[in-house]
Amino acid sequence: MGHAGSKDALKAQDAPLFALRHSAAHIMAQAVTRLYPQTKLAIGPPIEDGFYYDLDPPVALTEEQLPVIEAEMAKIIKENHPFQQSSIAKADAVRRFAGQPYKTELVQGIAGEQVSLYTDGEFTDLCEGPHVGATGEVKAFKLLAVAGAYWRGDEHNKQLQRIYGTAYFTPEELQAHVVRLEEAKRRDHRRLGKELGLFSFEELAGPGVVFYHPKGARVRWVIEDYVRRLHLARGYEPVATPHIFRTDVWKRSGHLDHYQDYMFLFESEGMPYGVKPMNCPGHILIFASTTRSYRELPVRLFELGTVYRNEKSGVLHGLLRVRGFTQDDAHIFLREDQLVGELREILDFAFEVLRAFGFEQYEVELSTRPEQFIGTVAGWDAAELALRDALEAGGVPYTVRAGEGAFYGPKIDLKIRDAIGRSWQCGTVQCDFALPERFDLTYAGADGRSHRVVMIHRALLGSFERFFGMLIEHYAGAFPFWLAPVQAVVIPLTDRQVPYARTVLGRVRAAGVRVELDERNEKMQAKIRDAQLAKIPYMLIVGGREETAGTVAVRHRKDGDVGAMAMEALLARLRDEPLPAQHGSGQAGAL
RNA sequence: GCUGGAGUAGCUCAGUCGGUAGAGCACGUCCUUGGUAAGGACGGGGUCACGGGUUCAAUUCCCGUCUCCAGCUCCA
Repeated sequence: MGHAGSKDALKAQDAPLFALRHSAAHIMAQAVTRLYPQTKLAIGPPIEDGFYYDLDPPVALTEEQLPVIEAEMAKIIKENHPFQQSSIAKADAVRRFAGQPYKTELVQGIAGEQVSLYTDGEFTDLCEGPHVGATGEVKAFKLLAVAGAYWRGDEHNKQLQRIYGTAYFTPEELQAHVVRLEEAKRRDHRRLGKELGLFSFEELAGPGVVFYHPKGARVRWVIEDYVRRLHLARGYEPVATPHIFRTDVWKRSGHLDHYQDYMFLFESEGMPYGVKPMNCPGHILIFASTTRSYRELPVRLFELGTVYRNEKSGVLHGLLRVRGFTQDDAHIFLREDQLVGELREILDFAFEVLRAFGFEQYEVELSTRPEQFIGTVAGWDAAELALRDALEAGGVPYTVRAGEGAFYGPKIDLKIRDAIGRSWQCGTVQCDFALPERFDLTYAGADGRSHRVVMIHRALLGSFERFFGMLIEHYAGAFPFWLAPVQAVVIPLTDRQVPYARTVLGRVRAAGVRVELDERNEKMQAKIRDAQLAKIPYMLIVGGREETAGTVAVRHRKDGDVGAMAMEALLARLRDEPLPAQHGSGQAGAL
């Protein structure tokens, strides 16, 4: 995970705000230094939503001290020290920062003879700038959190304390930012998952494994149903493979060498096993189980494959990073000359799926050949070109991450942002020249000889868990009609209308709609409120008038009261609700 | 895994400077039979995350563990 916006982009984009936040970072470091003179300073840049400073104070800082630091910052701001740049020789800088090991290290890493310093009042920092004119210009700031961060981002180095804060030109903008953070909190899938009864984690069962409750499982079924249908329509063959394999498989695949830390391993009757962290070996064993002809390629094996990865405890995050998850995973075995066409189809497929779920904005990254690679340069070039072609054919903007491909092949990742702007990898399309070698995957060519296949690994949603989490945040829990766990609720006005309400329920249900009856002894208003909070698209209210007329008073969660309708008109309206499927039967909303 | 913070009813939280706890919502029963976002009364429900230690006594203090939160590292 990580923020896509680079510092340079930010600089160019919003230089004045950059300078303001950078100055705020200096003032914060200055304040901490006043409070704890032995503090050693590292770095303090502006970032997308604010700034931070990494420092190594003589005592551990806690959030309770943030107001104290803020108060000291306010003093420095009031003193209105001008920021003044100066330039000194590196040797002088090293002397100047004696007792500041991180600064010394930074100075020594700078090219050239001179280094740039910025001074405000008694405080001088190694810095290229730019800054605002004087500390008094920082009028709206707030410290947000204290966290740990490794020196130079390396976990083998000492962990420093990082204080996050933010700064804006006006208090109004700062306030707006705080409001945005609160809104994002309301969209948090972990909170909504609980409120809407979608899923839970159970402490007793262990971390990172998801329990889908009935409403969450309904949504999952709808998604599965949709995804399965599309795969069938696009020539994928469904397969199902085991969850545990003897470790011989994992030795052969290389997972035991490269992935062991992430694997759940166990033993039975003296035989070592591993729970699958990936589905590829299972699909490979199916492909390899018989002689393959060039005529049948590409072979596309698809599975909703559940995998388990022993992720480090600290990285787990709601549904977005879990230990057990199910991928919409396929492996395609083909000839190298088929690669281009197949990749184009896969990308087209991936974008279709993202659009169906309302994700119009995503980031696409192409990772190319790394230093260490296997296979032929020609093969890599063909694969990279194929990936580029496919992207450009779709008019998709993408960024290239040069040399970031896997050792076995280049790949495309599709990333979506969550409610607070963190981006998460969902779909991935990877070319693979390695596993076909390791498992000796071949086909009989037209020449009667045996040839090596190429493999594509791809998942479009990525995993149901992560995708579901993103979907919840994307819609803030208000799923579109076709995905809503409960699409309509029948609300009888009094218990005299319950029999009629059951008739309505039966007819709507028979039309394939996920509908429930709320026959609690509550006032209609209370039932409406609960239905609104549950974000149910349709409320079908039946009182004496409707029963007499044989109609239903329809309320929509967004449009409110839309008036009484005859059953036929109601069913027609529900039928007209937009569905995502462009392929196949078009009845993806049905469950 | 690391740094910091937190775990009290199904949920959101209050509280106890050591004497085994409370609110709102939810849930149950009864009353109420209503017209587009909360009708009323009564009631049930907690090994205060778990395990040790100190103490006459631990939800409260100490140690350990687990889980969660923010960030770092990682994400094949």
